[in-house]
Amino acid sequence: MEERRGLGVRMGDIAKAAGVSRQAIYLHFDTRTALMSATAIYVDEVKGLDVRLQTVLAAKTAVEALGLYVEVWGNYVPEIYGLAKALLAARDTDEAAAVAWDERMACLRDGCRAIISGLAEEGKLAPEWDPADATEMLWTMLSFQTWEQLTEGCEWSVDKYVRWMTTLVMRSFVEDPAR
Amino acid sequence: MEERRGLGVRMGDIAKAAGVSRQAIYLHFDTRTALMSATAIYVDEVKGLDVRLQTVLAAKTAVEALGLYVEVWGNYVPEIYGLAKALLAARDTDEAAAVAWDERMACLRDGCRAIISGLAEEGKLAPEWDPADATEMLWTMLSFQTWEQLTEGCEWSVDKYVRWMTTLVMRSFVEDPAR
DNA sequence: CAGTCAATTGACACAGTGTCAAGTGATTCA
DNA sequence: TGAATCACTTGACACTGTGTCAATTGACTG
Repeated sequence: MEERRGLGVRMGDIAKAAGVSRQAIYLHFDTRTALMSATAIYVDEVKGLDVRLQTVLAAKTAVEALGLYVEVWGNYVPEIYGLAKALLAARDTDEAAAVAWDERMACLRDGCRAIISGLAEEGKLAPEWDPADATEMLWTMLSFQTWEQLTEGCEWSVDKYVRWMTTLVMRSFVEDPAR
Repeated sequence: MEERRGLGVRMGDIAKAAGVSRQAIYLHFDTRTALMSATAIYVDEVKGLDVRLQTVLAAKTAVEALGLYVEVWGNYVPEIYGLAKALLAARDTDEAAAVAWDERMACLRDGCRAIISGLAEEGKLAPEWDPADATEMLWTMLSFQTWEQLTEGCEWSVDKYVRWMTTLVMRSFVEDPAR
């Protein structure tokens, strides 16, 4: 998946790479989507995204947490790009893939909610925003699709992504940040 | 395409809807992608996106133009959603679809560039930003994918999208806007 | 009346997913 | 020792959707 950037990976290719027959896969996973979904759960667990994001939320201030959050997420995406891309492609036409995708993205959303709440509590949330709407907007800013558009579409490096995305969210959500 | 939100529309379905045989379509368009690409060009022309966006750029100030731009674009997307979705889905696996998509998005990018330039000239561009990078970031904020994530994923109305997207880009790119 | 042209019909090749049935070889258990 | 079990293999096949091909039709044109 990572080698092929998530596209054009057939069941036969996966079987070959795993050194088993194509049918052997179907003995363990009902469908291609079930395999991807299980793999996504496994990968997130192994890579420990939850832990990484949790760690960030423990920062002294919500503003600091926000900056670290963008950095951690921006650097995490390349590690899962191929699988994420494949799952996202399947999402449109496959209900199970949609569910798997939404579940994967839920922890990101939770982190966004925590940060926005933190900002609000510290009186740092820009006054225009309602916390619920700000959460959804921040979550959208940090979506895989936005990451992809900037890095693939605009050919930005991850560092550049982190730098400008941080600038964007700081200006958007933080009232009078330490500039 | 609009009825089905761009998904699960087969050549046979299109033929039936057009009241011709499936093969008749292939007499006019080489591939499914060629048909979608031609349709996209036709639709943009008929709907006059270019004109709408141009009109907006004539606003008195760049800040005003930015607000109108978000409004025009946000309200335009629902008119082309299905076709855009279909073209986007084909983009991953079809080079011709990728080209068609990129061409469609170019005019949006041009508008973003004009607005950011305008802001810079008026001394209103937030000092953190470089104009080229700000253009790409604004273009990404206004991408179809972001629109979709907010309206489908977060179930925002178009009005809500316009409202909060305006808030976001004003805070992000405009230095000291008339708040 | 012949030629042309757009379209129709129906068959087919191809790719990829998922199913099915029969067979194999190693391990386990009585 | 021999039967049962288990994970896996092999090869065939159904199904869907795209794109191709050949033969045919029917209307308009000169």
